[in-house]
Amino acid sequence: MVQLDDLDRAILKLLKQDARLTISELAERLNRPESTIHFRIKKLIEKGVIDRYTIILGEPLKPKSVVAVYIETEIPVIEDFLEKYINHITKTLSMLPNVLAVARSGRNGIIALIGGETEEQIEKFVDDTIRTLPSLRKVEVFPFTNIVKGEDVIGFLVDV
Amino acid sequence: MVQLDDLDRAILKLLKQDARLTISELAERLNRPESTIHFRIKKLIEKGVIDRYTIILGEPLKPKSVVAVYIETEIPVIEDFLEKYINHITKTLSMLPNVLAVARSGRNGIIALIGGETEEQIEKFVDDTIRTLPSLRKVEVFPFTNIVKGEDVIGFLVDV
DNA sequence: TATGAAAGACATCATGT
DNA sequence: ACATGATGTCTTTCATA
Repeated sequence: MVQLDDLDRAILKLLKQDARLTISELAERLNRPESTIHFRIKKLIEKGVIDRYTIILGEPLKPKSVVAVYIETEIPVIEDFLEKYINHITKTLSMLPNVLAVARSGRNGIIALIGGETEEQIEKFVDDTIRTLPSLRKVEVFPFTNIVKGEDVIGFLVDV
Repeated sequence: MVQLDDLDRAILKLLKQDARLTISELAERLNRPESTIHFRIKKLIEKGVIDRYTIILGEPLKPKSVVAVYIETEIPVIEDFLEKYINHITKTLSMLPNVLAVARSGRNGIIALIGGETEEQIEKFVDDTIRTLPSLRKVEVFPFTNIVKGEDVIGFLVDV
């Protein structure tokens, strides 16, 4: 187990907001010496608490419209078919640039996050690429009308 | 409209993988002078293509189990009630630390991403906190059995 | 817009309290 | 955990093409 104190948490919170804050800026805001901040961050990285640094892309590259899609396949008699078929679908979806994220859900379900320029374009994508897949039991589409928490997850996920 | 060339895209791709790459490292990998890389990044930030820099948290802080929940309310006679009620639910959910993301979906739907230590703990949370809400027409739970694309979205969303 | 060079700011490390 | 100083590296700026 990893134990974090208030200082660790304060550093993490600030870096989440802006990972380009310099050690001296962090030191000043948190009223601690630079050497301490440097040491803490080093430890946080070593312990894997900080996994990596990244950038969030902004409006110009973000899809204007996003939906979540739940796909459920029929369950075939031979279990091995199911596994291979689900894997095939997830891999195919993963390669498409407007598919932001893909997860398996249970034994015969898939959830995908899909972005596009308009709702219509996404609907077309769902109709052409997903609903045409054979042996589906269910396709549910949940539009993202307004993201209330975690809004910049889209800029995080979008491909360049 | 923002036009990106190959160099811009290459910089963005590298920074997405590791935002701590120095300008000199980027310059070396892309065979361009440091001043050029510096200039491009400055422009990308000005244009809003790069929104901000952040950290992704690692295993120690990530919930081991994640589900998506779709909530749909009844539609009351008075439209204004619906709006206020939905807003109330989304705001309440947003404040909870194990609720990773919340979005409105259509007029009377909400999608939430929920993390926890075990599936059972999440089930309990859903039963206690969500299913007890009045006037719900539907609550659907989609477990994330295995994330295939966008895996580190969890470490991106998790609260510190 | 791209580049090269120079100046200043910064992270990093060792040592000691 | 904190302080200090030495070192090398990086960012930033500016003049120029």
